[in-house]
Amino acid sequence: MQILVVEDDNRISNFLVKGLEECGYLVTLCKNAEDVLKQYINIEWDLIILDIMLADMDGVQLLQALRYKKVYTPILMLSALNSVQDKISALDYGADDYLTKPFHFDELISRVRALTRRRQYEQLETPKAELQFGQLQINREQYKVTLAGQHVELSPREYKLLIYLVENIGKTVSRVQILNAVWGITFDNHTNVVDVYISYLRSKIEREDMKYIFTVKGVGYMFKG
Amino acid sequence: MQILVVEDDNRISNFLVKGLEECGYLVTLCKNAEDVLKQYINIEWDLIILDIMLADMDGVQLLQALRYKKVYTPILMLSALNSVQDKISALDYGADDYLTKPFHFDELISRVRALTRRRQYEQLETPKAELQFGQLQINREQYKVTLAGQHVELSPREYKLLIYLVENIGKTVSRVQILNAVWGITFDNHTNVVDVYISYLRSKIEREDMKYIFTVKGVGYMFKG
DNA sequence: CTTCTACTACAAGAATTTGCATAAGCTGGT
DNA sequence: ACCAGCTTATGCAAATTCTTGTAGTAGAAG
Repeated sequence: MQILVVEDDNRISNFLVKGLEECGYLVTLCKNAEDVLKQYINIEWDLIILDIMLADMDGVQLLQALRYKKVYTPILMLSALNSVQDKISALDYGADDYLTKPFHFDELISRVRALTRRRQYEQLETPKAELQFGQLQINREQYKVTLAGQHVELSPREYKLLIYLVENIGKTVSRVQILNAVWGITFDNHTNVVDVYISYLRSKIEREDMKYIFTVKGVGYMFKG
Repeated sequence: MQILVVEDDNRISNFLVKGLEECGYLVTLCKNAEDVLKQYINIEWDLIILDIMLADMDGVQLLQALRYKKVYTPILMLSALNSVQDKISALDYGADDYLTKPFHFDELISRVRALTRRRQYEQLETPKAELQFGQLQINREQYKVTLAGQHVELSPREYKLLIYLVENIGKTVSRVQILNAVWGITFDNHTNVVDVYISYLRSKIEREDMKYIFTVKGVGYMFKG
């Protein structure tokens, strides 16, 4: 797990690097914004920790620059001030989390874990176009689903629902979450479309002895591989 | 984990309450600012979700009033507008985070998690999804409870009650507190549902030589690990 | 130790809700 | 207008929730 720390204050950077290394992370330190954009931008980091106050460039500017260059690595911003404006612009320009100095190291670690956990997840899911769960095969490149070798014809909505469930494999997702993720933003909860589509999906991808979608009563549904 | 939602638009509040409950939070809904200051201010919430537009009082005013009264509960503001000015005043007056409607439910959940995570830190609670007490195992991600390896089938209400007891492990909780937290009932309406559900729970998760729920006569119940 | 009282446990059944399948209505593209 | 896909509506079985009523129990008072 590789972390890039961008920080020009030696006291803080020492503290960060030492602490993170003790927790088992591989840490690289960079002391100015320019080098980040020149050298470090091409390396695949698992997380970038960015101080909002740098000598040569505003941290938020750097953040903006990174996002502009399509760097989607999780970014955790550090700030000495508890400035409201900073917080807003940091999160607005695509920071994933925000921490105000001084902070407890435990809190930093917990946020680092949270951010890298998500990353692990995405890395696990994204590069694999071909997913397999027992007899069920999903090709995300070709939008093709097969069950025991047989092609399964899914409508766009059914497919989207299946993908959402698979992306959250092992986790219970609520109807409201599904409604949001698969149907888009809506405040309408007097609908049973989710139930109906779960039913459609089950009838298409499940057999008597092959179940993938499990009902969690009172909550929602869960996909198991 | 108890959340107070202050929202007067029924569609949105339904959606919020349902969604949050499905995600395992104990949610209480309040439809106007006055009641918050009168009744709900004395209850210890883990998070308050506050709409910036309320019929009887501006959300920011309510926020100010709460902070003035030394309520330091994390507050997440919701707004229909994407106004920067609103954002700034909300955060200036002590909101901990800000979300613009319409939003993805997943985003709300992630912010709720972030805000309650910090709280957990202060309380030094374990942010673990997998809890274990002797032979009893609770997986909060999968809503799954096992006793000595055996899966225990709990109804939603039973599960919620168990979670509430576990969250207050070692502390005696009164029937009124339980009623309030698990049933969302803020008044005593002479019901013995709590007793009944305690009984249900005991029959499902306890054995002759494995007790978890202890009766504190005249007061309530206590969970011991 | 016995009695009394307030409290607690739990069984049984009524009322309600939920999940699911099916059917029927709707919509946008061709 | 047709069709596929999407959404809403409806009915039903099963699960869940909640009330009622009774038996049981702990602990104080005598």
